[in-house]
Amino acid sequence: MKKFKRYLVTAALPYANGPVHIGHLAGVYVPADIYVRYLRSKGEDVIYICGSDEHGVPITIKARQEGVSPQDIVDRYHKIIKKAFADFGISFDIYSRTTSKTHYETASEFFKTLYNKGEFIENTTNQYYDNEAGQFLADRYITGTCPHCGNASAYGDQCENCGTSLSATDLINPKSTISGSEPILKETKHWFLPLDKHEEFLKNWILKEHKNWKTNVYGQCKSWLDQGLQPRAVSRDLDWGIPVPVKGAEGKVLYVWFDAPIGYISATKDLTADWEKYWKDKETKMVHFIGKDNIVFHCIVFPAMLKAEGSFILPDNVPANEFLNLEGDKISTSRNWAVWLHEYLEDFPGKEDVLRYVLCANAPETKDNDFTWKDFQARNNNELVAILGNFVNRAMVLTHKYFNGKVPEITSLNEYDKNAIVEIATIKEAIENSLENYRFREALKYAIDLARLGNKYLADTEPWILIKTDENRVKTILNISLQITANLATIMEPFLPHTSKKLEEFLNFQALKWDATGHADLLETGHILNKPSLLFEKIEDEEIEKQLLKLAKTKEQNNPKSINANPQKELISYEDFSKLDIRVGTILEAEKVPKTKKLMKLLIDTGIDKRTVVSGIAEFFEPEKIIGKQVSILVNLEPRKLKGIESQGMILMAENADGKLTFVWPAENIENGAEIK
RNA sequence: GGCGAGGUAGCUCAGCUGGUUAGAGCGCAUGAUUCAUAAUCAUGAGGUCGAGGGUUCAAGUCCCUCUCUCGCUACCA
Repeated sequence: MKKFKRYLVTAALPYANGPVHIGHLAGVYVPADIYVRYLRSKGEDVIYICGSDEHGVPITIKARQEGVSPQDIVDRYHKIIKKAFADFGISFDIYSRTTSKTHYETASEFFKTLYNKGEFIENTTNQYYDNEAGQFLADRYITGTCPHCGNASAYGDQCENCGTSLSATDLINPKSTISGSEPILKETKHWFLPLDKHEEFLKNWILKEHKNWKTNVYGQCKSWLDQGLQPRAVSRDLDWGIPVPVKGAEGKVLYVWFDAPIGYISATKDLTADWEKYWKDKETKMVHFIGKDNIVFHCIVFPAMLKAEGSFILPDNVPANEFLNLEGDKISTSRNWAVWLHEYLEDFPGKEDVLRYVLCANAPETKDNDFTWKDFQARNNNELVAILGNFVNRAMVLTHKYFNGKVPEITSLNEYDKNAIVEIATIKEAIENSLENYRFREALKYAIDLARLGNKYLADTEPWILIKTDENRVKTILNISLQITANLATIMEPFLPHTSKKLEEFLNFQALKWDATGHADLLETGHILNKPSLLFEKIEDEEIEKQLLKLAKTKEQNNPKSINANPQKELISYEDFSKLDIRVGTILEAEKVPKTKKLMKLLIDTGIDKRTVVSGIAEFFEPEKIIGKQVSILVNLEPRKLKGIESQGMILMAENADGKLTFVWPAENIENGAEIK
C-alpha cells in the first residue's frame, strides 16, 4: 500500500434545512471520525473537514414558508448542527459553512478559473419568469395543476399528491408562488460543465485505477459511466447563492451542487494557511466520507471539476455507506421519522458513546441496515455494560481490594500469560487492518474482543481464589488485567472517545499513541489508580419504551387516515364541467406495456368505438383480472403518445394518499357509452 | 423496463482469487463460577447458503434463468 505524507478527510456537508439524525451519523460522521481519530493516534498529519451546506432552493422555500430570510434558516440549523456534532464528540478540525466569506471567494475563483480555461459550455433555454417579481422561477416556486392527477397545487418539480416528478413546463395553469402571477417563458443563459469531455479520463481513473473501491461505489460509478455522461448546468436563476462571477450573469448564482463540494476547499482555507499542501500535493491522501446518495457527485462530478481546474488532487477513496432505516422504515426528515442527534443527547445525557457504538456496530457498510431501539438496548446492556464495562470494573475492583489500588508487579509469566499478551498485539493489528480498509464494524468487533480477552483471562486464572494461597501469582494476573485495561483506553479512543477519557481517569494515566499499545507494559509497577465508577449503565425497558412511544406517535401522525383530504379546488361553472365527456366502457383487452413498470395498454369498448388507452395502473392490477370490467373513461381528452402507443382517453381512478389506485365503475351494469354526468 | 447493490443460523453480519464436517456476535439451552452493574466463562442446539438449471473431480463462491428487498433511471393523461 502506498504511504502518504498526510491525510485530508472530508465528511459530507450536512444540508442546513434540518438537524442531523442517526442516519447521517452512521453513514458518514461516525466512521469518518473513527478513521480520523485513529490516524491522529498514529501520529499522522490529518485534517478532518466539514461544514454546513447552506445554499439551494429548498432553503429558500423553507424561508419563504416561515416568512424569514434564507440566512435566518441557515443560521438556525448551522448552529444546531454544529453544537450537536461538538457535544457528540465528532472531532472536526473545522466545521465551516458555505455562506462564509472565504467560501464565496473560493467558489467564485474556482468558477472563474474554469470559465477562463474554457471548461464550460454556454446554453440558452426557456425558463419560467415572473414579470412582477422580476426574476426567474425555480421549479419549486411554480405551482399549477398536475397533468397526471389533477391536483391543483402541484410543484414545478414534483406533484406531492401523486408523487410524480414533473418538469415546470408540464404544469397546467402555472402560477408563481412569489407574486401569484402567471409566469412567462423567457430565454436565459446558463453554463454547463461538459462531463462527457472528461468521460475517458474518469473511466480510466475509476474503472481501471480504483478497482479497490467498495463494490457499491464502484458499481454505481460504472453504471453512470456506461450510460454516458451529459453536460450539467452549474448555474441557476436564483437570488440565494454565490453570484456567477462573470459579466452578463446578473441574477444568476452557482448551482448548489457546484459550490457545495468547493466548501471542503474553503473550509480548509479557513483552517490553515497551508491549505494547498492538503489539496495540491500528490502525497496527500484525500478521502471523502459520504452516503450513497452522494456517490455520483463525489466520484464523478467533483473529480471532473477538480481535474478541469487542473491543480488539485483527486480522492484516493470514497467509502460511501448505504442507508440506515429506523424500526423498519426509511428515515425521513419531512415525515419526522428519525432519531435526531440533538434530541438523543438530551434524552440520553452522557451516553454519547453508546450511540457511537451502536451506530458503528450496525453501520450500513454493505447494505441498508435497520436501527431498532431494542437492538440499541441489547448492545448497550450485553456488550458495553456486560463485556467492556464489567471487565474494567473487575480489574479495578480487584486491584483496590487486594493491593490498595496500586499496580502490582509481574512476578513471573507462565505460558498462559504470555499467550494473553501476544493476543493483545494480535487484536491491535487486526483493528489496524480493518480501519485501513474502512471496515469499521469489523474493527469495533475486534476492539471488543480485547475486553472479552480480559474477561476470559480473569475467569481462567481466578485471582479471587488464588489470593488465599498465592498472592504473588495474583500480582501478575492483576498487572496483566490492568495492562489490558490500559490498552483498551488507547485502542477504544477512536471508537469511544468519552469512554477512553473515563478510563484515563480511572487509571490515572494518559492514553498513549496508537503505536505504543499492543504491549503489557503501559502501566508501571506501583502506579496508583483512582477509584473507578461505572463505565456504562444498563438501559432499562422503560427508557426504550419511551422512545418507541415517541415513534408510535409520529407514525400515528403520518397515518394516511389522519392526513387531511386535499382542499377543494376553485369553483368552476357547469359549462366547464359539461365539457368533459365521461362514459362507461368495458375493458376488452389488457396487457402490460413492455419495458415499463406502471403502464398498461387497454382496449376499451366505449359504446362509441373501440379504442386504445394507455394507463398507469400496472402496479396494482393484473391484466387478466380486469378484462370484462366496466370503467369510467374520459373520451374527449386529446390523444397522447406514451411509449410509442397512442392513448385515446383516460381511465378515471380514485387514488389515496399512499398512491393506491382503484377503478371508478358503475354500481350496476349499464350499456357501454352511457354518459357520466 | 434498464442499470447498480443485496438476499448465508431467530436477529445483525463474515465468508479473499471455487477445495476437507459453512463461521462470528447477540438471543436460546445446559453446565461452571461468584471478583464484577444476576455481569462472566465453557459447552451445545439451530442453516436444503432466495428458487431452479448448468460448468467442474469439487460451488455459498463461476455461468444462465427466475424471484424478493433497496437505490439510480425511464415511464404514469
